[in-house]
Amino acid sequence: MLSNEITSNELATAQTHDGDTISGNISSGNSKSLTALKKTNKKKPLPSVPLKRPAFVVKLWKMVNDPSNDHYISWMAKGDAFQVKDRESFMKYVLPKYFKHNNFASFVRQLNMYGWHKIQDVNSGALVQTDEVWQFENPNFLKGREDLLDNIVRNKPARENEEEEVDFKHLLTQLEQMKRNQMLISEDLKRVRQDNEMLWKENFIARERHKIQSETLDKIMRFLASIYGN
Amino acid sequence: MLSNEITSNELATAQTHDGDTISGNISSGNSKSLTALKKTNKKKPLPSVPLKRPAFVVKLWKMVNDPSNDHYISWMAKGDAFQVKDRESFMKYVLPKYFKHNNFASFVRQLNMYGWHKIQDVNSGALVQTDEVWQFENPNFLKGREDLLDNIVRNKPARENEEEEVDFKHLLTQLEQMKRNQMLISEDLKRVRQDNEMLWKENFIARERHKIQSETLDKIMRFLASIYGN
DNA sequence: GGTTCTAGAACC
DNA sequence: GGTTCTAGAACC
Repeated sequence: MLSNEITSNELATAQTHDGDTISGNISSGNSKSLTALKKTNKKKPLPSVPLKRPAFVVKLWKMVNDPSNDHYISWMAKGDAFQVKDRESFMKYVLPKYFKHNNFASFVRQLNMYGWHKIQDVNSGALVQTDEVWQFENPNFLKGREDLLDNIVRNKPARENEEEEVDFKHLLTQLEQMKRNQMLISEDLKRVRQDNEMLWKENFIARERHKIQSETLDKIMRFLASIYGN
Repeated sequence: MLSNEITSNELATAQTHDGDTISGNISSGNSKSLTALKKTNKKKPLPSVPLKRPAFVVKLWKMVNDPSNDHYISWMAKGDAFQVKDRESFMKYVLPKYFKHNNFASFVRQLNMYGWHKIQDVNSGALVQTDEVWQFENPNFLKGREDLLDNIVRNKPARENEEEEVDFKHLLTQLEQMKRNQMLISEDLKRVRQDNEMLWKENFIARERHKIQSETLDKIMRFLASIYGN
């Protein structure tokens, strides 16, 4: 069925989805968000407006500064850290005065939650430390600098996953979109190819027809020339 | 430049990247691995062959069963858990005999690592427990059942992230590949369309040429007929 | 694999 | 937001 009736209408359908749609969906915007998917390491609390001080921070400040607690907990000489001198007594006599528990681990959990870090024991090499050392420091917890307490905030959960989830869904959406696009393009390509093949064949036929016509004309011209001479 | 010399070679180049490549890259295989990316919840240790017992488990077994430790740590009456009676003394006199430390938190960390769970204090309602209770149980740690120790294994890290990372990189690779593919297909489509347009124009010209030739032939035939009559 | 410090998460 | 139990991760 090599129809030689190829209408311009048929050719038009072959251009339904144009190339811009393709390149538009795989533009630079994507690769940027993709590299952003790499996990960020940690949170970095940027204190902005001085809000209400957390209860724990206030209690700890009072605890460390109260002279009556000096036997159990007190500032280090440099004033940049505090020390729990005898954990057992501290747990028994001090903790309950400020908190709803006497659990040292819970106390440490709160310290970590608000940015304190334990200071490594200098006797770190010894196998078993006979003298327990519990020192904690926080860049915003300095002797005599109550003002700095405003900078101490509770650590937010790191939740790198949430952003990742979002980006992940985004990725999936894009993939689906690209999939659909490839389908459409692929169909276009198929249709254009069919048109193309048909056109090529029609062209071949036209050329053949032209050749035959030309030969006929040639014969006629030669015939006429032989009759009328020149 | 409406060249009427369109060779079959030119048409062949328009079919370089064929449709199979497209559908192949977006086949069902991908969507399967995508759904597999949803996070799995937790690990489930399935003890199989009885391997060498972990040092910690053996040490704890000896510790709890040694009558000389009875004052510090011992089985509960039912034999399904053990109790640390006085944490402070336990830390000082028992822990160093078995481990390289006298840190109760480290001891608890190991317990958790090997599947022990703390038994909730019955006085859980009280605000501050004066009597510390530290009881731990493990389904495979029962009085007189040394054989069960073989079932106690160190908890594997949950690492859902590792697989996710792999799949994630895989995904990115695929996306990049699809991107390149779309580029190539898109170029193909463009080229085929140009060929198509050229062919269409050539066809138009051929048709015009044919028409003129036909008219010429018609005239000649009419001329000849007028001369030779019929 | 053990030890230590810190964080996650559930429950309050 | 506090408290508790458990897990992650780095370092040994």
